[in-house]
Amino acid sequence: MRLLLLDGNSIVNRAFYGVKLLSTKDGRYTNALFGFLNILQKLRDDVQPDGIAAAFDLHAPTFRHQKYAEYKAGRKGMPEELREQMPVLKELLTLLGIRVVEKEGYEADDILGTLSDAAKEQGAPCYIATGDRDSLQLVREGVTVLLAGTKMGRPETTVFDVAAIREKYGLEPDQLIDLKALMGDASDHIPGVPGVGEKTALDLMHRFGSLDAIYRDLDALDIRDTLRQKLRAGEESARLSRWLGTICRDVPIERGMEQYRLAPVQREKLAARMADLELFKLMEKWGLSALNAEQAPAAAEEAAPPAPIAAEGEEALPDLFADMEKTRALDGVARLEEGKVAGFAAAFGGRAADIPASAPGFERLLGCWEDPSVAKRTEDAKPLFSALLKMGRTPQGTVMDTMLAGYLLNPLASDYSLPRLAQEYAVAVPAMAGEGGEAEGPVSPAGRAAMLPAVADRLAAEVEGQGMGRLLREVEIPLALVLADMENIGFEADGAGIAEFGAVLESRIDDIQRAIYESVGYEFNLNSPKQLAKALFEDLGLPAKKKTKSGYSTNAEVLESLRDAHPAVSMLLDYRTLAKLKSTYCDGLLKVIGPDGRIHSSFNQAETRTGRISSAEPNLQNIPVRQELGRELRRFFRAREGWVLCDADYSQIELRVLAHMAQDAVMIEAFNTGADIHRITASQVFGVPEEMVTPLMRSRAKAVNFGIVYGIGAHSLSQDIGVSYGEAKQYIDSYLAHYGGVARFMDRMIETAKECGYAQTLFGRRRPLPELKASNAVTRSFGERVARNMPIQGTAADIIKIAMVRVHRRLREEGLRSRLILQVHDELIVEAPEDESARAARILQEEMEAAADLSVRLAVDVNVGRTWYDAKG
DNA sequence: TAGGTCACG
DNA sequence: ACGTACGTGACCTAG
Repeated sequence: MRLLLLDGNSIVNRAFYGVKLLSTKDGRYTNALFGFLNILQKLRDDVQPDGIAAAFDLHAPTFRHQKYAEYKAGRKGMPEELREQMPVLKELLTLLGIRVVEKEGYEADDILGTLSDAAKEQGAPCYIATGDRDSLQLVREGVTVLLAGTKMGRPETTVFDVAAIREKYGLEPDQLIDLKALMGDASDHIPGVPGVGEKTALDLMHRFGSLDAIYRDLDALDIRDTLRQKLRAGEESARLSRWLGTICRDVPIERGMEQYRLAPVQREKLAARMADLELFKLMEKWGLSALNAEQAPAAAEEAAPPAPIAAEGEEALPDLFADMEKTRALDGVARLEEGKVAGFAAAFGGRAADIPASAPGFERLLGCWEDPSVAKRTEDAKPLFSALLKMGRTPQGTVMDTMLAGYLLNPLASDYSLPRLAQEYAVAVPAMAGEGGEAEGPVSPAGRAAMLPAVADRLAAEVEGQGMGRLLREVEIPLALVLADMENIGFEADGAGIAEFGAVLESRIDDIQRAIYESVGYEFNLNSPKQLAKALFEDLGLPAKKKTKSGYSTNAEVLESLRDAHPAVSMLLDYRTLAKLKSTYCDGLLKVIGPDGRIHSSFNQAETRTGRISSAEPNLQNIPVRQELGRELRRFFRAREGWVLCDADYSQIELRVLAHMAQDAVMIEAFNTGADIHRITASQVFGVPEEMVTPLMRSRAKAVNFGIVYGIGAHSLSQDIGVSYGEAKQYIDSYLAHYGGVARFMDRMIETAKECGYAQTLFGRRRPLPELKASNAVTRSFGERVARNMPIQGTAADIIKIAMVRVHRRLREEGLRSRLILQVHDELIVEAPEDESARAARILQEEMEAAADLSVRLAVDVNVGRTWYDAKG
């Protein structure tokens, strides 16, 4: 009989932290259950056991605590989100026919030790699955440990038998007890020998073999005297550590193997319980039908998966076209190579065919994308749009994009590929014959096409059901075409100018670097925060202000506060500024100027949690502007010869959105009188007439305005503007007293987010907020700040997206050559032929202001210039 | 790969 | 006692 022993606590912890927090519709967490059962499935496949025992710790103190009170002291208990899953897990294991073993006064380890010992006696091969290295001491002939670990971010199991332990440690398994006794284990509060670490401990064990051998005649050992002293002083501690670290093998539990033989699975009860927990994917894997279940809430969705289908090739084209004539619809995914269409895998009538671009008839297939009478559905439209535009083809007709639908449904996910979406939404899809079909591993274009119809149907229904249909159809999908166009067009850059600017920076950097070395007294790597911290806080003795995870912080805030403490500090601040400009902007941008002299950034439409787009390779949304020197870089971003840039930006869009969403009469009035919002706020908060507002008052009010949008806390505000906590609190209180609508709005946002489980924008975009249910107070307050901020930031993002679609459409409709080339969250840039600039500027302003009808005007400023520098007011 | 830092809205 | 404003991406070092 083969026995599999599960270290329940260590596996459930891995499962909990390895699987993102899942919960049922009514808010019961299930991620640890899902993760545990998946791991269990894999172990059963690998080991093929006849019997399984799952060992768990009980909460009660163990025999170890009775002797050594500090044992595992201060260890955090499990978070509530995990704790609530434990009884359910044990229940499921029992329904699966697996014995759950717990014993008061002992840890799971001891149960594993005892059962592996019993298995050995009875000649049963035994496998111990754990995430904890301590169990390695249990390895022997016939007892194997399967250690779950992580390598390069991927879960990986390492098999440890006696030979593997000899190879890795050069020791026998039972010597590992003494090894730990010497080196200790901080996380278990096992002290070991103070001053002896892993290297020394290993060396001692290799040379002398055991703790007893070391202490038998310590004076005679050939070791350094300092080490001898440490060992002598630590003897008692080492012996205690050995006792604590030795896994017990005689826990009073059943030792007969038959006791642990797998019992029959209680299929009906199990199916009912799993359906209740919404673990549909696993049920499908295990062939459990919800129909058998006592309650079957989602039985209809859980039909058996369709049979696998075989991928066809271009010979299927006639059938595909015949089908399209009937349906006026095309489902499929493009195969792109270096931005060019190399093929198209289409799904039709339950079949899937991958058509190479060389096929006769491919032209007609591409033509469908320009045909407004054909409805298209695909996995990710933007790259295909981009390729089509490069070929001079303009996509037309309705398009469904599963990636964008998936993003709207959950902007917190990181993968919106069809296989992942099929899994996430438990959509039964046909696998491609010969392919895995699961989310693991790449799925061929034909395989993905085969999944498309069912996934697209399901997501479309879900998006509509959640009230985001218009957002998807009228904003996100049309925007994909706009972004493809922007990426293709790019932004002209003056490479020679950037290089020259870089050379100037470089020589200044060299000078400063030399001066810093001189001032500090030696040379070191200025880019290394670690070396820099040593220089400043150890060698120069400056006072350290703030700590990071790994040492003392050297960030600009800290350096600024030390400016007068040493001449090197202000030079360092300059160095940092210049080095950033040189490496990120000069060198970085030069690397990405295309052969056409233009920079083609990529705009990611499914990245941010709030609905903003992001820009990468290069990021054109963070080109310097706040400081004059950095701002100079914008002179190298220019319109092509004979053209100009029209730069339009929303004035205070987030505060205007706030005024509208909160329906705050005072703030709405403030915007409608058209004056300076920060000045008005200052006058409100400080209780002085507007004319009496000083620059300091205005700047503090501005910080409060920002802070409110971010979900503010008095502490952070006080940090930001350098006033006491009490004073900051007073500002906020006063602010909320004057803007009562805002105060009520903020409370309402948190309340509704708690009720719904998500925050949402004016246009219905959602962000799930599992943080609001966290047991950890820090996590929970984060959730509350996000609940206040996301509706504002997200609504502003929705508005500018709408504006982009409108501007793009209108420029085309009016037959202009002007084109959108960049978006920076509240700013749009159009490149226009000189003679079109006035019209383009006007279109920008009109369409941006008309993008949403709020209780306050959406004010837009437009400037025109040859370069980005000149066009930025 | 993770952490620190810093550029933007 | 802890950690402290929301959202991004790039570069550098260190293990």
